[in-house]
Amino acid sequence: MLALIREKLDNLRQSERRVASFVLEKPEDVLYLSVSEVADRTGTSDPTVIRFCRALGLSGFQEFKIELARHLVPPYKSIHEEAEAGDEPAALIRKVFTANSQALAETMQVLDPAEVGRALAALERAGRIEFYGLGGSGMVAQDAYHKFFRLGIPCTALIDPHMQVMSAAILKPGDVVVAISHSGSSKDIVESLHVARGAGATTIGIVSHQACPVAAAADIKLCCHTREIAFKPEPMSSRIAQLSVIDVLAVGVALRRKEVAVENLGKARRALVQKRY
Amino acid sequence: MLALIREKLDNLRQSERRVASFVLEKPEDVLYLSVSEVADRTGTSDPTVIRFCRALGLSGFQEFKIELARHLVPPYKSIHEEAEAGDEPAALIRKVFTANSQALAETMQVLDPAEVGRALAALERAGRIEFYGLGGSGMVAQDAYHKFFRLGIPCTALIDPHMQVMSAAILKPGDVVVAISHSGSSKDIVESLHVARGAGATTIGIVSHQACPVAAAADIKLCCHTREIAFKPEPMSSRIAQLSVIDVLAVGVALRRKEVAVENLGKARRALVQKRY
DNA sequence: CCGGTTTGGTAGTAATACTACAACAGAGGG
DNA sequence: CCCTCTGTTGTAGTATTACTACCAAACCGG
Repeated sequence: MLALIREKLDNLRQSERRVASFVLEKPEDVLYLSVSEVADRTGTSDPTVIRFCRALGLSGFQEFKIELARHLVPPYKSIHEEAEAGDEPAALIRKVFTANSQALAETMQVLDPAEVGRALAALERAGRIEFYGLGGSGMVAQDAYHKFFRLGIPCTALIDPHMQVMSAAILKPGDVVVAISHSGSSKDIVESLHVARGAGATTIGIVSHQACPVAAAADIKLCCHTREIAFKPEPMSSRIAQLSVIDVLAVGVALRRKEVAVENLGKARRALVQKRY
Repeated sequence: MLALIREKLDNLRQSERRVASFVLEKPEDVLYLSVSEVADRTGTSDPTVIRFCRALGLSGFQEFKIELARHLVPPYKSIHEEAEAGDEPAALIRKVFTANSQALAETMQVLDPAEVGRALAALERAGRIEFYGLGGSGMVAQDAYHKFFRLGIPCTALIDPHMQVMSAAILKPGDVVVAISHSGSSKDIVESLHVARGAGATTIGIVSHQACPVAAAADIKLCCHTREIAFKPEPMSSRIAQLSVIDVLAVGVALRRKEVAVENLGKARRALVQKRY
């Protein structure tokens, strides 16, 4: 939609173009404004706004607002609802799921494709991959291990800080460490990353804030963004976001090593058959 | 959005409910209809439609249309996009995240609030909770353990089928087992559930298909729905969905045991302080 | 300098969303 | 059984809002 406006920008008259750039600047605002309000803010008049909508091939302002709303990413406006003590199960489900869904949407926005590209390049060529995490992030590390070992790359997950630092010490250049930390300020993880770098390994940090010690200690930083809802015992949405980042990496590497991946996935699946009905 | 309507359905007056069901049936149509047209089609009147919008917490019909439009998935976006070999990192991110996001949306639709209610009731009163999972689902079980032990209920995660079946045998009435299985047909899990039931424990199954041996063996069935994208080494989206289901349960129980939960969460956080910068 | 064309705004109209209020139905008490 | 009271629903009216007809500049070639 916004792309469509940008595309037609050249064919518009001067005043319409002012409307267009306003829409491109604050698309969210436009949804809750009336024709005349938009006209005011752009220093134009009502009919100009209408003509702008027509120029896009729509019937009028109403239709324009609807179309715009449809193509804008939903999560922005949707208010951050807190789960409360007397919530019905249905309300609870909705609130938790939308919070998690929003975390995904926001992370998708924040995640830097260039950094992901660098991470994929390092992982693809890695001689060995180690995943480090503590506490809740330990689960994510193990999940990553589960996903990567099928791709034919020697790897492991370490969830004990002593093991992490010892293992980091014996890594070689070309090896990769992926450290997961929600808080981004775990002393143990930072220490292990320093040791790993000292050994010549490439370090990747999956964190929730751009500026944090773990990110600073990593060569490649993958950042998730989340706002947690109250009464979640601990970071939940961020875990979902981190897992999705791992998913991206796993799928990315799988695609770049397609033959090996397909073969190993098949082997793993066949091995499981006898465990099922 | 539609979930919100469904949730509030019971609190609505009869005529408003007619409007609600029309919206649920043809949400796309509503976007291009006026108040009176909606009133006509539902056999009600203008103010009723407005009142319906107000009941949802919105200011009026206009805002309702905008919100609805925002939350309705744009037609082209809902297509299930496969990640392909030559995808740029940006495309990869978008595809994996939207697939996961869709899994959440679909699970939110499918998940039965009544069953969740029953699960919460059982968990809240549980003398002891055990989480069982194997392979990838083992991560989910451990994650659940991480979230529940802070709530002041004795619990553990078991990811070894021998430990599971032995532990299940010594459970007591009032204890709860939560079994996570993506395939839903793991022999080991089904066996453990039978043993747990035999011991008098309440069994909850978190699965991806309604009709599967694990669901059949559980007292309470929580169902996630997912369509996996190709080249994901293994069920990824379903893991996200299962984790979210666990989140719902954890938040639900935390809210019902607010005092204990708040106290323990505080203790746990303070204990972590010295591990951070 | 002047018609014709393009562009932008004013004022008016039709529609739409919204509101005040009255009619009605059903529950509960005399 | 009637009567009141509460809550629900529709009617009629009002105020916005979107949209249109029309007119006034600005622009441009002849």
